[in-house]
Amino acid sequence: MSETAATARDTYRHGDLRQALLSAGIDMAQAGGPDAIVLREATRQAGVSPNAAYRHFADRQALLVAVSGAAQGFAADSMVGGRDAVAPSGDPAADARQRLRGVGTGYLRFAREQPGLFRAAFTVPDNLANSGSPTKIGAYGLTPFQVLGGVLDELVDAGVLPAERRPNAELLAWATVHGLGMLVIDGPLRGLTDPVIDHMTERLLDMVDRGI
Amino acid sequence: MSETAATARDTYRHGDLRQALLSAGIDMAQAGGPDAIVLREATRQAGVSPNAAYRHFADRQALLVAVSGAAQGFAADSMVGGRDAVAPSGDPAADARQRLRGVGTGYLRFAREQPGLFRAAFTVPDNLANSGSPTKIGAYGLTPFQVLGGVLDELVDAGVLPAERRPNAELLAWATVHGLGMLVIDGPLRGLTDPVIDHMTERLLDMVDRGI
DNA sequence: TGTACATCAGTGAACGCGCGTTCACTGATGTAC
DNA sequence: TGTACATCAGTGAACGCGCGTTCACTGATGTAC
Repeated sequence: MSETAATARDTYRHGDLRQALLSAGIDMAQAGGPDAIVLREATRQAGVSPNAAYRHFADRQALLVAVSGAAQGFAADSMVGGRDAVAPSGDPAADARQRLRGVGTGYLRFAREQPGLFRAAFTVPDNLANSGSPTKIGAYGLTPFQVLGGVLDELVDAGVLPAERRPNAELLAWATVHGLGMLVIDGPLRGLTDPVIDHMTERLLDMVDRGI
Repeated sequence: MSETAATARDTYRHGDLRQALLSAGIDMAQAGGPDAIVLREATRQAGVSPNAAYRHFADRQALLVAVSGAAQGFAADSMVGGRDAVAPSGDPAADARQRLRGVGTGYLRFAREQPGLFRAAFTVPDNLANSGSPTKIGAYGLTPFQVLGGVLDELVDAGVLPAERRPNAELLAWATVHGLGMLVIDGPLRGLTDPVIDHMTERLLDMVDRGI
């Protein structure tokens, strides 16, 4: 996921230190969540003195925000992947419902496969980072919120979701899958086996399908 | 919520140091979540030398587990409070549905009013504390899981919830409210205003009511 | 095309901090006789 | 009822640790003339 050279440079200038620090931060978050992001360790991995980081990030928090944004991009990619995995059936209503399920499946797959990045993406440590998403955009150019919003629009277009229920419906679907993800990777449901989690995921998506 | 004397003792023995450390831990979690629990600070608040804590807790993690258990008890109390706030209508089915809503409302009230304790209760830091709940019992003698299970049983008894859907239905309802709570206190939904959160809470509970 | 120079990415050293935890100990308590 | 003694809750001092951040600096780069 990153390709930072931990070896010493031969040039005085690094070349792309900002990117190297970000990659190191992503690696650390991947391994241990946002709390595991350590500024000094990032500079170490980049083969640079500790204070060099301050040329590119105002402080540790700034690096954390950047990592969080990148992680949100990865989450969005996983959601798109889940969405696009459903084969079109020809029935627009059924397809829209399946695509919403796919988005939820992708979200939860990301949570379970990359718990560290998931936490870095969606539990921002302090009140910063509320801003309107500069870099939380994945390979498809969309934020997680936008991916989810897209399939909800499809549900309305297909006549499945009444238009008056559409506003802020993102939050309902999001909360549901987010809660299962958090309980399973970080909370009291951590001990559940994979098959059980798979099964509960399906039931959870059933509930959203019926209730949204 | 605690009544630890920060003043110096006049006796050699403390009297109830374990309880004092626990209270201090709860205070710290209340103020800053589980990461804010600092063993040395707990001993300071209890007016005791730093290593005295090790007479009562094996290490910092052990204190954290104890605080988490207490916090789960508070959560259970809030859920019971929400459940019992609904006035009986005489219609068992309607009452059961309202009582499930009440439990969800109480859960989310706790999350919003005591975010630090909420996080201490439900995001246990490491794989410990999976054990079968020694002290996560509130004033009513129930765990959060038991409170939720109780109202779900009522739904089955009242004929609202089909019996075949009852097993593990706790997880569906729990995930839903837990997700909103986390997104709102710790995540990207932190900026939402109280009225908006109130409104989304109602819609979320509508969704569960329809879909569970 | 060649040189002077401003820019600014990186260096080296140091700071203050507070934590969790371990060691060998002391002294109040309560129980056995 | 009075005394000897084991128990164990607390003390005092110290450890190693690694962090984020600041300071005054150096030296490669690229641009203006």
